[in-house]
Amino acid sequence: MKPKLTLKQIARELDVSVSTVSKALRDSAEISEETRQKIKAFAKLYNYKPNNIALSLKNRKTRTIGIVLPEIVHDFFATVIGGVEQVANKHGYNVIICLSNNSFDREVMNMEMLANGSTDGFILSVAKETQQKEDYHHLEEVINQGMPVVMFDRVVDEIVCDKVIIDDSEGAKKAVQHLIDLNCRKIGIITTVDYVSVGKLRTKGYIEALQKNGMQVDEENILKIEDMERSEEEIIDFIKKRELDGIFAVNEQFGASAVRGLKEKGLEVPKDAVVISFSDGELSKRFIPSLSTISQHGAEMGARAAELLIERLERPVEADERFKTEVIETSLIQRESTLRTKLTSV
Amino acid sequence: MKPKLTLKQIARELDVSVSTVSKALRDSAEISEETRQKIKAFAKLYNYKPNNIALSLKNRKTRTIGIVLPEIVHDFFATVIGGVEQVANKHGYNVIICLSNNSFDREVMNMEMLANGSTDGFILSVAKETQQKEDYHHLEEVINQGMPVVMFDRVVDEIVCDKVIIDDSEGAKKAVQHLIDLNCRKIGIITTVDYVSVGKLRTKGYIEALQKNGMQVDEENILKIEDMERSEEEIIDFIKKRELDGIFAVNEQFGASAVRGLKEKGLEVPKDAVVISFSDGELSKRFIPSLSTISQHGAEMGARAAELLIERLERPVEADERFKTEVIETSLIQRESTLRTKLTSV
DNA sequence: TTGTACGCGTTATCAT
DNA sequence: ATGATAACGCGTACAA
Repeated sequence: MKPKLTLKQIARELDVSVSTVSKALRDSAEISEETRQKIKAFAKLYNYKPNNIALSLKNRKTRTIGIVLPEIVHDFFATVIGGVEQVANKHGYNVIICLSNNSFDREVMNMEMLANGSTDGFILSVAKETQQKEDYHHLEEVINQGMPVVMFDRVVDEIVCDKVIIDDSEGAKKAVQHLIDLNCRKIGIITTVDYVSVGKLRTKGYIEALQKNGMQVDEENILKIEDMERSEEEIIDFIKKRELDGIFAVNEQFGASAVRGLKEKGLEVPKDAVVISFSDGELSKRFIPSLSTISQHGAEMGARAAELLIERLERPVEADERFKTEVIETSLIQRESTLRTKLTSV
Repeated sequence: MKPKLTLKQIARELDVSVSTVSKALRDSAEISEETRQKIKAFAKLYNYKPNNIALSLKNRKTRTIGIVLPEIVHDFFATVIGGVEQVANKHGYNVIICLSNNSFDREVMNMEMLANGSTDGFILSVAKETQQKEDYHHLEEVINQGMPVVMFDRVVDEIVCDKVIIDDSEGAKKAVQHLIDLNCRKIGIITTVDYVSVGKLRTKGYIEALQKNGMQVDEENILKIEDMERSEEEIIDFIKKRELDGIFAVNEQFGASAVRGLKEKGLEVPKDAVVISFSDGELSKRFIPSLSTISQHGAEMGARAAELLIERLERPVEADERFKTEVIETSLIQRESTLRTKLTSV
């Protein structure tokens, strides 16, 4: 077992000073060609790699990005991570991931932990509980310390920082309009409780789409899920009670359960009723019928968030203090769950 | 914007020496009650937190675990991360995640990056390409440097280190036996190419289960998928060509596609044919019919891997050099895709 | 009871 | 052309 090689060891071995070694390895013109070659050869032979921690301490930069997420068993967040990772690596950054599990306390803990020198900045989507409590002191604190933060998806309007979002309300409108165009008359929505920002926005889009088409908004057709664990039963129950010919679900899990509810009710999808959902993941693609979705382009959001963060990190000074909110275009991906001609229904 | 507080600043502010501050904050008895209180009050007021990087450099420990994964848009790996995260946090460790995207080069790069001071040890599942090339020098190197490594799921037999696996072959047998118990006579398997260790083992279990029951192994009933992207078409094609009454898929995506193939062929699941798969994720649960699975208990694997790693990190000396291979029990979760009485078939 | 000195690994600056 | 020194932030052995 050979512990990692340090400059000091090389210096001792080659009988030169530490600074000579450092300079030689960085190709400083100060060092004679001869010694430089000797040192570089030695370093290469024994596979010397500078210690990141020491560099971080010296440079006061870690070249590490912290991602804080509510959950990870969720294709959307997983693809976001992929996007961040890719951009980060391209720029020589590492990625630290922490999960809040939708708990406020864990979010605070994680951010404090990472803020103490582990990361140069944050990319985060806030926990459900945080949005509920509306307590954002930990975010303010981190920003106050001069660490850039980029929020995505579940963002907090009150916090001033870069943001990457999709137009949730617009995406929802697209989805509902799609259902209306298929001649749906009684459209239900399966969404989350209102304190989840994106849930609220999608509900808003749903309502606006109905109104724009001169349709009644019936509160009874709106199901707000609080607990993911028990969502399936709740959804099936809801579907069975209501007489709906079109369902808009705010995520693919809800969409899948909606289809199940419809089937149990004896309705065929897409013939008797159609279903569309947000977040285009593995489930939507492999499901039978495959689910039409509003894609959030998670990888793209992650990539964009990483770019924004790195840009800010590498900006020479804090010259530009304007913060951007980037809106990623959603797209409607039609699959089997809404695949029918207009005439089929009515 | 107030930059982070350091010991030095507190010392200057309170007109004492840095070490006095350090000791006071660590409740050293050397410091008088009075100054200790004064310093602690000040630190608390301005929310002093020691800098992790400096601590890492000093202690030559980062209290960070590096996870290297082939992919993340995959419930199995996502749940593993969850398990690691939980245990790590409990012990005050951070988690850095790097994705290899199944590329050998990226795996090597990531590990080198993390090994240069960013982590104390690794938890990893090797990339497909790495298993194909059978080039493990990067693993050996890291281990040689004295960094503990715990491999899980896709492990490498040639590398000596702690491992957390499931008995893939045994799990596959369980699955196939389940199909046989349902009176299936022509059982097919949808698996991965052989160089993926777990795929190979599951194929082995499939074959052994058939043989144990005195059934013929027909190579034509074995489909080996190379490219995940094109898997769905390949699977449907395979199913249509063969006359199978039971399908064992090595992951839930393949399982879902198998059901689709059967349906397109005009067969009903589970009435005319049954399907069971490995890896119990969101897809299996929400799918229609919900998929019977062999659960790999990802969270448990992750948790166990983290425990093994932390144990080794915190062991006083390198006294115990024996390495463990922990086998997590798989369990068969029966759902709709195999829900029928023995008599239904034949 | 408090302060000084040193070291973790690196680099930048300033001698020699 | 090379080396010594200081500094990044912290903790600790030792000195006062």
